[in-house]
Amino acid sequence: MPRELIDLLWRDHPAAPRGGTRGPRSRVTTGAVVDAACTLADAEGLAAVTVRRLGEALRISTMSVYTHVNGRDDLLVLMADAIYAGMSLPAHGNAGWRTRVRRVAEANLALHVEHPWLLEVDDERTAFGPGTIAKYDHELQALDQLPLDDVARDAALTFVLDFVRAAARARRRDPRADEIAQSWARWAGRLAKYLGDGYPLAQRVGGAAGQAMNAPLSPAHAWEFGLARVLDSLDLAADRPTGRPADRSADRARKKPVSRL
Amino acid sequence: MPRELIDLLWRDHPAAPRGGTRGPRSRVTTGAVVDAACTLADAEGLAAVTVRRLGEALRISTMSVYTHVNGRDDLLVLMADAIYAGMSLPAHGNAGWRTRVRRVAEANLALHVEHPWLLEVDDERTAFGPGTIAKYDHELQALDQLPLDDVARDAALTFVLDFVRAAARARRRDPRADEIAQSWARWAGRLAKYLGDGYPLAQRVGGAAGQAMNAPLSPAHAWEFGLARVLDSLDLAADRPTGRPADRSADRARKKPVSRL
DNA sequence: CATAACCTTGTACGGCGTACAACGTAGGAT
DNA sequence: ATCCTACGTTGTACGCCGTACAAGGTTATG
Repeated sequence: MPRELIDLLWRDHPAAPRGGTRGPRSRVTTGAVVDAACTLADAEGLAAVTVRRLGEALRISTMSVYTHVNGRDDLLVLMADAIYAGMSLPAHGNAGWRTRVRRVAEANLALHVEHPWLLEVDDERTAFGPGTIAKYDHELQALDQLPLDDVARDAALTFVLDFVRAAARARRRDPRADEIAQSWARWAGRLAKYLGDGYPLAQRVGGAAGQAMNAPLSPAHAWEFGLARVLDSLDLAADRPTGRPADRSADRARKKPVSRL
Repeated sequence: MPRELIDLLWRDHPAAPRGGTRGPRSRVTTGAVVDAACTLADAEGLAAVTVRRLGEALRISTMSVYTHVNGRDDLLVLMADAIYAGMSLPAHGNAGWRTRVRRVAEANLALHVEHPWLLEVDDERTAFGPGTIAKYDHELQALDQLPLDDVARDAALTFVLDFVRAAARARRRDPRADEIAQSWARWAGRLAKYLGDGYPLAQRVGGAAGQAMNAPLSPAHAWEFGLARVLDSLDLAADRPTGRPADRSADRARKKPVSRL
């Protein structure tokens, strides 16, 4: 399989190199391989996406998978781009930027809830895929009305999407949750002994029983809190066209975000 | 090795169960195992931390590692907590909250730059470790002066630290960078063909040659932009003492009953 | 019809985490 | 002083993983 990742990503584009017509047709398309991998990942997590299991799901020998994909790393990139390509990118219409950004954030959260394994795919080359680029273009448009230069606009979008990723990570249900809960039942007493009177602030603010401390007490609340912070802060950034922090404290009360939603 | 993770995490605490005195002393301490693992991870990445290589580094048989650690999963938790425990947590003194939060953010960024593998350790049980709890307590204090209730304070800290994690992830140098650069040299022309006149916004704002598109054009700029946004937005949150967005009251009543530690 | 290009497949290699059992070693009980 | 028992150490082995490689089958092209 000599086709390069860039060509695999753009395999549906008219200019993409079609394979020669010689030899038998492959019994499965590259797209089908990627789709099957995504289905597998949705159902059982990314760890279940092994070349062997993928071949099994496709009724194909293990090594035949390599006819369509150069290796597992490339497969993950194709999977991620396929998911992005599948997003609906509704026109922003005449909605204000606040609404636009909120919708972008909510769409991305939904995406990560539906495909939690996306959080584990961390390959820069995903950025070259058609789905990823279309998504990027669409989401940049959400910031059209903000007076940000290109670099700041990119930074702003990164800021929003990184927040969403973190929120999605906090929200996702750990498949080992039951097991951890059992451990916690055994550990609670001992941890209390260890802590004693120390770290009172952490103990007061920190975890409810059975819940990890650094997991937000309520993911839903953390989402609302964080999203409100993100939107408010972009409001302020709009006051400073370069996107750079101004000397604050002076003009703090001067301006507050007014355009709610 | 029947000692549970919670006891391993707190192994230096006076109340921690000491192993019986029978039998030969182990030739290596648990702390040494964890330290060696961290050194290995710093030098060659988390993937290099295998039980076999760890034993080799400690001049111990592979299986002897399991004398000190129940498995690789537990080891990662111990590693992360050890790094957190090693952070210096300087008193906040009489610095304002903005300075405090900035220092917290910078300290965490430095931590992730020094130990990039921390980003790959994602185990809720880390939260039960002494280093993690001490860090949590210290960082909560940075928000002392802000009029946030406990839940909002936790959300605010999560908000800050999640931003830092994302920035650190963007900043870290991909070990395959050279390889990707080579690919890019081969791909640039083809990608231009595929893109054509499409996605003009993405093409203008997006990547400079050889750079992944969703990587911030300048990590340094993204850091300053984001940190300024975070600080500004906390300023606004302080104006609304509950830390809750003013206008969306719908689904907020659902707050979990918490039994504090 | 021969050839070259292509797909498919089985085998095999070197890695991984770790279960298990055999063995050695030292303190506590007698 | 001796036995017992708890514990540390170790080698082997199992079932996974990704994938290199080569042999064989299948098809359009010369």
